[in-house]
Amino acid sequence: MPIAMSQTPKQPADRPVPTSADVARLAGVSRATVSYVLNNTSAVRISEPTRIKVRAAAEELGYVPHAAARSLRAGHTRIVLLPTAHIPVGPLYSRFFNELQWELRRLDYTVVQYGSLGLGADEAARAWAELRPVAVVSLGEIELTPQGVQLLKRSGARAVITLGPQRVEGAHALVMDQREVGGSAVAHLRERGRRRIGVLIPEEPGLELFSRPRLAGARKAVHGTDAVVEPVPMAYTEESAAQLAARWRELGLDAVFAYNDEYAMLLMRALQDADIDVPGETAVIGADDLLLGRLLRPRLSTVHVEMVTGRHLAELVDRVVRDPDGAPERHDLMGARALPRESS
Amino acid sequence: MPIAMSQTPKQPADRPVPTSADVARLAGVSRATVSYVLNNTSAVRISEPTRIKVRAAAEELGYVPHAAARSLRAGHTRIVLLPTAHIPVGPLYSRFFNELQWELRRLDYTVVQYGSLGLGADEAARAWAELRPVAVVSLGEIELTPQGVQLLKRSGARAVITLGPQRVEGAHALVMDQREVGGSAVAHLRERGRRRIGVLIPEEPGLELFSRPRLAGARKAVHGTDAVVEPVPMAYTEESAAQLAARWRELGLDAVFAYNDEYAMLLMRALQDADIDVPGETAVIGADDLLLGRLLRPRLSTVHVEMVTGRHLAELVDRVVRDPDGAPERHDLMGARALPRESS
DNA sequence: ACGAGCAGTTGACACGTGTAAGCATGAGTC
DNA sequence: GACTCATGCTTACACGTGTCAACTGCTCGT
Repeated sequence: MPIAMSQTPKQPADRPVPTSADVARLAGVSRATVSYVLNNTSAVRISEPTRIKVRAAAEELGYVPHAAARSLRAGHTRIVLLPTAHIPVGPLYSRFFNELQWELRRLDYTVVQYGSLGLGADEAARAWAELRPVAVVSLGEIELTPQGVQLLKRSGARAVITLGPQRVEGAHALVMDQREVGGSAVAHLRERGRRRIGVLIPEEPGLELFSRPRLAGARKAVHGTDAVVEPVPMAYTEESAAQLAARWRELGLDAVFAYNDEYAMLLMRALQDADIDVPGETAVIGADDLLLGRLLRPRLSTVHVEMVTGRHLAELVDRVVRDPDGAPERHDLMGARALPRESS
Repeated sequence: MPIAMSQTPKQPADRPVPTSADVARLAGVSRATVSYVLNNTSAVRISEPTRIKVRAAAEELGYVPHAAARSLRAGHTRIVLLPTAHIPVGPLYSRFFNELQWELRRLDYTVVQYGSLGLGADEAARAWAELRPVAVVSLGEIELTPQGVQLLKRSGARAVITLGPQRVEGAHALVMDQREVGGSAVAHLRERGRRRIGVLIPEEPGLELFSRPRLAGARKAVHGTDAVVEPVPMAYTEESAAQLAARWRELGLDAVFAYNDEYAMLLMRALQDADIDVPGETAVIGADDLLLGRLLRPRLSTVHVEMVTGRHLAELVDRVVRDPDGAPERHDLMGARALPRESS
């Protein structure tokens, strides 16, 4: 036996991918017939024997339609553009986006993630428009302008949906009001009798998108009362937490809303290591209701964030795509409620 | 003053998106010239005044090229297909994929995430091939067959890269050998004198992709010794952890490799709540080296997983796309080393 | 004065697909 | 036998782009 040649089982690998014309030739019919058969076009009647011939030919050649040609001809796509967040967004959002993609896929859309890497808002909108997406769902990291929305719509987008806190002219807005998170947390702390309340601001870049409105909500919650809110920067490292804990007493705070559960856990441990009693001396509350928060002692209080499900949003996208001129429903994406445990 | 009409600042929104022909008409030149100018084609010389006219016309109309038409004509795309993981993959991988996308974007690729929702391997390959991607990077959730790889290559993919533990004929394989993780963990526990070692298996569906090879590695590490390995199923909930802890002593284990840090934290807390001393009675080790693992007491031992960076992988993709027939470099994506802290 | 050469521009084709409109065939009806 | 009429299929065009080859003026060298 000579050395086995198992690399190229059937086809010379450099052979170009077959087109519907090749299928037609092999089946002995016209290209149109091939198209009708493979798309099950109901308006045209094709006999069963022909259908079988065509399908067999397609199978034999390993025919795969060309998506670009198809959507060029069709004049539209099933692409849903999902501008990528390049920020280290928490597990809650990761899961949300995963589910969203999944559900869109179920509805037969093609999900395209498109980072926009330091582009301006209008440049980004332009880059997006090149793909002629039928829908754009923007987290709000890029703040679309009304012109951008209009450009997208003119280029075929039937749904442009922003998830951010701000409303953009022409786009469906799904208000994701981070302020409520800060508001609920601080309102809870106030009820517990706390007066000097710190609000942890992550130093990691990109998170301002969330931390700023959360701080704003916190401020609003003490407005007109005798309580005060103090922003406190901290990075997501043990060192940073330890440094903050070391000078904690100078700050004179009796409570802190720690952005989210991960930062809260980190800070709480650092405070304990610096002999600051939680919640006796300082109350701590996080956000996102992570399972891990219940493992520390005292159990971490948190703000439970009720997010719209990915399926829900996917269905909204689909609805708007089908009927772009329907009543512009306004949705509040988030509900937030404090979930007191033991650390506050 | 009548009521202000601010909705449609300039254009009747239903006007179709302009094509290069429209730009040509407005600039008073031919369509070819427009293409040459906007693409900066260096082989053809166009006078400066004409360039300016064309650019002005394009700007005025808000011209955006049609990506599908462009790639149809070009015969290839810059699409990198990233089959979506629909499994609840940990923060380590989330970050990795984020970075990968980001870096691919920098290299001017269009990243398309394409879930393949319960399709078979060959069906999935077919669906992917429709997009004519220039590269496919597959996590290995869908196990590509050699036929699938060949189909993708014939349809224009210059790089097909699998990240899974298995090697696929025809594809570049980047071996992500999860077995090392289990191996390192168990080897460490054995050094510490542990003999009856549990290996936690998450009950969450989809994670077998990781847990199975980790278990295999653990088994290999005790092979030929007097130590034994015992799989232990658990779900990521407090109840499941508590139930497991309640019958822990029946299992007669003196150590456990808990899949990853999150499961490890959950289990360790449950064991402590059931008055089982860690590490005295049972040693616990996780994996992924999460920051949060250092917050519990005792501090959680872990396996630090050294992953290739997203940038690194992106550059590999680019290299293979440029030179598909280059030496088929073999990469080991992961290094794993035990990081003993206090729980083992 | 006349061909050669060059800069600047254009006409025409190809990429792969979907579909409207038209053509051939044969069966049925008057 | 001429007419509808349904059936089954094909011919022909359009979608928007990139690019080759050809064409037009113009300048230059002799």
